Amino acid sequence: MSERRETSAASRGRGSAGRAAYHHGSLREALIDAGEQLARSDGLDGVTVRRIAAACGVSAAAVYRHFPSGDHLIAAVAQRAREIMARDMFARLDSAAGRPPIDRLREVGESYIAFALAEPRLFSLVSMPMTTPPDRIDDPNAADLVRDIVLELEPPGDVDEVRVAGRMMLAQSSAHGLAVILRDFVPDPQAREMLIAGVLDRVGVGLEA
Amino acid sequence: MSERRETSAASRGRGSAGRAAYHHGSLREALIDAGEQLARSDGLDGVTVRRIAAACGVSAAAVYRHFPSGDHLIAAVAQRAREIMARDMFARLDSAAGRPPIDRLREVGESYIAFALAEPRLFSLVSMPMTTPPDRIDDPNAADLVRDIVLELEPPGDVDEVRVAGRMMLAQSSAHGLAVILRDFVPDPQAREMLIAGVLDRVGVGLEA
DNA sequence: CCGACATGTTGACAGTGTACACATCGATGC
DNA sequence: GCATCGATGTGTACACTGTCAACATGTCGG
Repeated sequence: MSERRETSAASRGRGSAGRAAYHHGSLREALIDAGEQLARSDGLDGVTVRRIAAACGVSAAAVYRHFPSGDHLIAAVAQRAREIMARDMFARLDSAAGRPPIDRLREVGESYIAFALAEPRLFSLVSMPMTTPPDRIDDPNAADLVRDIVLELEPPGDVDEVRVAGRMMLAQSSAHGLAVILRDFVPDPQAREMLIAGVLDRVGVGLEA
Repeated sequence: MSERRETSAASRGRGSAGRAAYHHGSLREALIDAGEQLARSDGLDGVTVRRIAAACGVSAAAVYRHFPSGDHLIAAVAQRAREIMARDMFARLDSAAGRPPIDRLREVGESYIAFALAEPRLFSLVSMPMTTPPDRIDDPNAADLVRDIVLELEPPGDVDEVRVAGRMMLAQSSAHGLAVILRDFVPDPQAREMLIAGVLDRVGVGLEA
């Protein structure tokens, strides 16, 4: 019990802004923060309503004041993970501005795979089947990003939606599949490098066809 | 309770061989059967140790006489699902015997996607991260099947393992990604058809490059 | 026949999500 | 300034989950 208080105090001390009273401030955000941290350290199994609540020094039932169900909380954490990934993508794209679309798509793919291999536990949330739709669609989104670049591959004034969708799926699913297989079955970094290059080369060819 | 017995009796009546006393026969297989059925009807959430045991009219603890953990049981059910999928693949390949490797790879991809869309709940087991390795590797396996065909694409006497792995990943991950996206986001059968054709065309180009 | 061994049962424990009744605290109307 | 009310957090309970240890049963080999 005293240890419960301890945890609470520790969480309280964590805030970035010096002012925010934390508990009666924004629990919702704090829950997502805790969930992200828990996902980083313990993986998907660690991301549970009771654990997240405890990490915030709060009872499990308190969660339901901010999320209709535990799945929604987990979905929010997953959304957070996707945003983190998207940030790296945008950073890379800034450095690749002006290069041809294919090169930029490759940059996005490399970012996706790099994230999956660097933060495998967080990544397991990213690739989770989204059981509940995200509350806010307007956040930086990898799919939209890919779509924008793919659109540049279309002949001007003649956008074929099926062709666009096909290219998007080829790009996304190959990156995802490659990331998963590398994470699970290819430990050697050098082998990973070669496989990434090989597959992305091939995807590039398929995309331009 | 009486209903428990009822369930047990129902399961008992299910046996194919007229002789087998069932309970003191092969519970292990019966558990996997029940798991498959449960997966078909209730999806991943329905596949649980206690439910499977109950469906066999048996206590939950009995499971642990045949599997070291519940995850192993679920893994066995997943393996069963993969075998079912592989059967369709082999059937299709028989019909496509003699055609060029690319065509046969496409046949495999179409089988994978068709299965995912026809039995989405069972498919959710197939694509599950395998937490425990399968007991028997010698069963008909989609990965090996793909590998065999991909090998035919290699120039004779010059098999480049990296190239082979790259082609395999491109084939597998694009099929998987496409299946998942179609299942979750594209309800219209006609749109599905078009997207499948479009993506597989593109993958074919990438594979031959 | 009888003991040993494989198999199944019972009951328990810890942990999970979730709902309901209650407490508390802050803002807001009078 | 005080009371009231709504938002937020607590405590407790229920139905579920996987898993284990102790016990029962039934089948087969010596």
